[in-house]
Amino acid sequence: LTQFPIHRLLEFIDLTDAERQIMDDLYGAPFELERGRVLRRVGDEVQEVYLLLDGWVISAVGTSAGGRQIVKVHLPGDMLGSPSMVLKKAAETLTAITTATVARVSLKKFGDLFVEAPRLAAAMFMSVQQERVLLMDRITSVGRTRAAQRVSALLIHIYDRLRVLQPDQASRFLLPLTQEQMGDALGLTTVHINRTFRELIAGGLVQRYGQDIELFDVPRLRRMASLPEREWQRYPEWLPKRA
Amino acid sequence: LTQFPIHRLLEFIDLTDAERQIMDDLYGAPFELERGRVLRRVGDEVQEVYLLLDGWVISAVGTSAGGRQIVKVHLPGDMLGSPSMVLKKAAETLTAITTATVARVSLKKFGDLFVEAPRLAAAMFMSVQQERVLLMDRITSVGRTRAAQRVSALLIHIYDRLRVLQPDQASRFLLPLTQEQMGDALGLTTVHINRTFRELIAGGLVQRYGQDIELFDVPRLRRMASLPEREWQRYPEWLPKRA
DNA sequence: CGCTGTGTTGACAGGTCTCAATATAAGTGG
DNA sequence: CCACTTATATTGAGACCTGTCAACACAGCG
Repeated sequence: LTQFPIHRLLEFIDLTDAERQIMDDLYGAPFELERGRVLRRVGDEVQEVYLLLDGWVISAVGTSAGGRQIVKVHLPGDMLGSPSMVLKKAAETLTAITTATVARVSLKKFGDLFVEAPRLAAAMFMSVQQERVLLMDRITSVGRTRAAQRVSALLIHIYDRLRVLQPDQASRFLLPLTQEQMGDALGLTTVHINRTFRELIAGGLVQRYGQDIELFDVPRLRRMASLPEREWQRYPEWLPKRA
Repeated sequence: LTQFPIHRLLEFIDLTDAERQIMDDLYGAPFELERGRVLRRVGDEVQEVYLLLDGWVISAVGTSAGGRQIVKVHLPGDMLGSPSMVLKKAAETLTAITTATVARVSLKKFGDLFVEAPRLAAAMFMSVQQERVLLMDRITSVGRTRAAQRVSALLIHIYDRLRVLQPDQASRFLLPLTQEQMGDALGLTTVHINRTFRELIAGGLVQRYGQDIELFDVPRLRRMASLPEREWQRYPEWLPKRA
């Protein structure tokens, strides 16, 4: 890959040629992970972060009771593992849930961005704030809504993100999350996820075909999810000007 | 104030004199907010962010059902409202819950940091990642633990943060949150917060005196909260070097 | 063909919410 | 300073949501 791949930074800035070059140099050679493989485990030393080029990766923190909370379902273009940059030991276990392609980013190179490419650094900052807003919305969903709404919220959230990656995204798509994983993301048990899903199916809102899912009534699902609509601020004025 | 005040950036870097000067210039003249006053409301245009110099401020997102989720309890030294920097309309309502002193930061000046003070920008980046980790831990608490544990987690979290501000912090302190607000933070109703509190009191773990609270058995509370211990990475190697 | 992971279902227990009423504290205007 | 209003805390009873435990079905895979 000579051209650096999709990256969620692009939601916030457009790159100059020089910046594009810097991004290309940021990432190491892509490598592949099999489904189920762990990229980094809770407690590991933090030596690097990653860019997800292809596939799905989940990020989970362990609970002391032996359970786990999935804090993020990563799609291509996501930076992986960056919350742990501020910690001595990694907070999150990163697990591929499909075959995934990943590239490393050394922390050193990442730090250099702040000197060499201020606008890229600012975009990184924005990208983290964006994740923070998404977490705020998810706490609201988990803390304040019932199972059916939480499941809808997850489905709609993922559907919307897939549409960003692929504007002509069909309402039927691969959802490689097991019900156990959805439960771990939403704070529900497998059993209850299952019942909730059948309820949604019975209500004609969705259907499943193996790992595929189809959303029959996106507007109604969206209403049920009651997620706030977030309009991201692209190219804000306060960003440093292009060199 | 010629000297800029405490700031959580200092958890991650030490400032050069020049950087300290830049920080001093970053903030406008401090002003006071009465208890209950709103600094910014959901949906407002985002023109600035704020530094909390004194007092307590809560940050809440509204739910479509008319409820609200408190996403952060801010203490002195916190930056307020920065998640909304990436949005066209503010995501959060900022409300003073004690008399509070606040200073404005214009977005323009904030953006200039990325060019003029890369290390400060990097520290801001880290500070946001830190908030993200805290939100990850809170989702885990809300999604995966019972009421008693959630309340313990809130108390321990606040206690720990007060101790950072004041290392000799006593185990008795002012907690200016109503039970309704705690409920909104933890995803519980007022009624249940109340019952849970009486349970903790009956168990000899805490006691309340008006708005004061006393933690009798911090280690046991901490165990009950089952929060992960986060060791923050101070002065990481990958930070840009001091000029 | 047997394993193992995943999905499904039922019965029951337990946690939390809802509704409603009351008590107490805090704030306000006279 | 008192009377009144409002905010906050407290308590009980019952309904509802979700968890727990356990069994079974089904699929993919070696």
